[in-house]
Amino acid sequence: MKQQPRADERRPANDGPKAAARNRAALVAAAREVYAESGLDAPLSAVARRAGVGQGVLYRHFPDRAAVATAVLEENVRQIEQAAAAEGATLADVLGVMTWHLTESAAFIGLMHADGAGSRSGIRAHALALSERVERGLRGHLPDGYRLGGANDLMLAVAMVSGAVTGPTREEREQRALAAWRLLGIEVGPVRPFEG
Amino acid sequence: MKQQPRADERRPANDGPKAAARNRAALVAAAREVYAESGLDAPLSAVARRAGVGQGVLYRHFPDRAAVATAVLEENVRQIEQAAAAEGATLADVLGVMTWHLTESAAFIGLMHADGAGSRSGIRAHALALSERVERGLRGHLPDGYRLGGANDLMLAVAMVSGAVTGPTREEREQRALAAWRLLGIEVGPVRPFEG
Amino acid sequence: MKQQPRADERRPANDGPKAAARNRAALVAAAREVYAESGLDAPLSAVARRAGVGQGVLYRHFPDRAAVATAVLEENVRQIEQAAAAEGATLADVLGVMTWHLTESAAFIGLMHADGAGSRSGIRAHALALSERVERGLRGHLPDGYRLGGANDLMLAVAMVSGAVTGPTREEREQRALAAWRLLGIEVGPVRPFEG
Amino acid sequence: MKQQPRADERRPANDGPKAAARNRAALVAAAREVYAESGLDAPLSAVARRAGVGQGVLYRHFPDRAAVATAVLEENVRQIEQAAAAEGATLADVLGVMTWHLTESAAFIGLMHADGAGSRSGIRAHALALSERVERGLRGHLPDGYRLGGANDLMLAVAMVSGAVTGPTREEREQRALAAWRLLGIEVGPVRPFEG
DNA sequence: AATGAATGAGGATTCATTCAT
DNA sequence: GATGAATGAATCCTCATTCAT
Repeated sequence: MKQQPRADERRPANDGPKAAARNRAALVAAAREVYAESGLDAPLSAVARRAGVGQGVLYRHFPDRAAVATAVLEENVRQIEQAAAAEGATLADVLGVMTWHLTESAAFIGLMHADGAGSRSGIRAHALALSERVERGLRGHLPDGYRLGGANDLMLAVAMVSGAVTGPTREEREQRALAAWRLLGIEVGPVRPFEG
Repeated sequence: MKQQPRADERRPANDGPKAAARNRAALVAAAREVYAESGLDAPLSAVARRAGVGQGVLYRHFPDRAAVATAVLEENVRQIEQAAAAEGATLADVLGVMTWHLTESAAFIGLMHADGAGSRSGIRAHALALSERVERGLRGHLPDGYRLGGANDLMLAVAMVSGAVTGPTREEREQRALAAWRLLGIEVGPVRPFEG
Repeated sequence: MKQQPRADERRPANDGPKAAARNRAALVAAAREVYAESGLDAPLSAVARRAGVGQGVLYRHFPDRAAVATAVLEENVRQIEQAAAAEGATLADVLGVMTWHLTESAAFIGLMHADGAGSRSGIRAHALALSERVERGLRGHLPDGYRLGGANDLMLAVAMVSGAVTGPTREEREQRALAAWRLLGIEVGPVRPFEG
Repeated sequence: MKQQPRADERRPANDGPKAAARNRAALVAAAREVYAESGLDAPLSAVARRAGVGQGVLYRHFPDRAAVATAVLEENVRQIEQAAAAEGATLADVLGVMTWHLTESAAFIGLMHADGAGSRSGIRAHALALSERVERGLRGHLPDGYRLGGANDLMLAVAMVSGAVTGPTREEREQRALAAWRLLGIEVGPVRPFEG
């Protein structure tokens, strides 16, 4: 016999299925915070704890560590896609939104230069798919005749900027990002999240 | 009663002080390889094993995992300093050496944008000192009137380039690094290690 | 940073490498006991605890759960091989030793009818090899003209007897085993461990 | 304020009491399959999933994992009782039915030598009661003057045969069972389920 | 000065069981 | 009556670090 939860002892609340969606959102939010503080390799238990749920809930919603990370990034990427799809958006606007996410989310920075060896987070596969979505979003906005010197140079520039984004405070990261774009001679719109 | 060393009693080799230096070097070399293959989070036991020494030796030479990483980087940094100090070296030459290390060593890439959050390797503190040494090495070679737009922009550029350096093969990493320098309009000399 | 054993806190004794062999033996003995009480699926932590060592020691000596079980069975099997190899041993003698192990070791019973599905212990592969060694040991002792009705019937009989061996006490198990052999019309020597 | 059931609001089907019996049967059938594939230690969630019901339903019908296993075995046992009670049934016939269940159901094999130690499934108690029912069923068919050498030898023989029943395929298991009966000199009727 | 065993905390993952809906 | 989410204990396994020899 393996598990014998004491039946008589006080169980914490179980808000029932209604909580499911709320919990999932809480987990993603918690993961974002934890990642910002401790990096993509942070223990999943920390994420669950911060979300205020048991570990099992995390595993119910996400099969593995990569799925958690992907869920966090998914939100970043979607905003960029939306910014790219918005009426009258310019490349600068989209880059602004992207820069905002870069300054906001350590995980997103990681995504944008998607290491190689090492990170045990095993997102590589998903990362590729996600960064392609970003690329598609950006590519549509290269103005006529706009050259960055080659087909892949836009993403190279993105990687470079994300390499530049270091620093403990959001402000510092934003400044560095902007300086980096300046160095590349690329104009960036207002740095902010996409709001419909 | 002290025990007489007997030849037939299998005791691990103890080559005396001479071995100490050799071991240290072996550990650093092993660490470099292991880091390249498995990232900075690789188990120290793997480093010791690859170096062909016991774990204790590792701890004799390095107080903790940060010290190991630092020692690896130390070698990279020293080469850059030497390149910078060499007779007649130009900025491009130094950057070439640096780029070589960037393409060679995953750990060094990490150093150059020294995340802040995340890496459990706890090098933060050391990293700062090391990257300042790199900076000093480079700064001395800014030709008269050479402006990168501001005091810190050189290191920003370095961070940007290291952000660009991704890819599974050395060749790919070198190409990306060179493309990144090109995008920044900065000339780079031959990409190679410093050789006195 | 993942692990931070409190350096200042009292560490339990570390008897050094000398303890290694002792520990391994303790682990095998503990495993045998634990298996007898709780079956082959018992938690490895229970084995380590009973052996009085940390979990890590267990994993140092045995790569996985199957290795532990194999080590336990190995001893049983070796005794049977020795009994079979002994001067002047008859089939009955060897079966006596085997029966002793059958009554003694729950794990060994399991080996002899090597389930199929289910047991998470994952010994299947090793079990096969081990039970073949038993078979070889026995086969050499089939007296001339002795027929059990077919090539595999000896092992079938063994499996049948081990199926019969149930019961909480050693005595009861021995009685059932002997009754089973009787039912099969096979003579068995004294039930006891092999002693050189 | 009570909520009116509305057709469009997705609520899980609730087919009323009629479904209860159907669900119970589905659970037992599912458990039998799952046990066959993954052993008695298979997660209950797998059983519920395979039965196409929620976990709660499983717990409504069975207080714990032992109850599930017992229910599965109950069906096996009942068939044997029925075979024993049938008009004109001989011992061989009943043994045939029993052998069929032995080859069919891993769980039933386990029942018949009811380990004692080990199985975390905690059926021990129930198992005893069930195997007594089997015994009663068989005992009534011992033909006059039929001796197996002692009061308990019939069940011993059954245990022996079930010990012999191993192998991945049904066919192999049946062959081994028949060979075992032959070795014991006991005649067995056609191996098949009982059909009224 | 080296070896390599031991410790044990920490993180991942899996289920048994409960319970809001 | 059914659903399926939530809880959290238990187990597995991996290392960082210490220490007897």
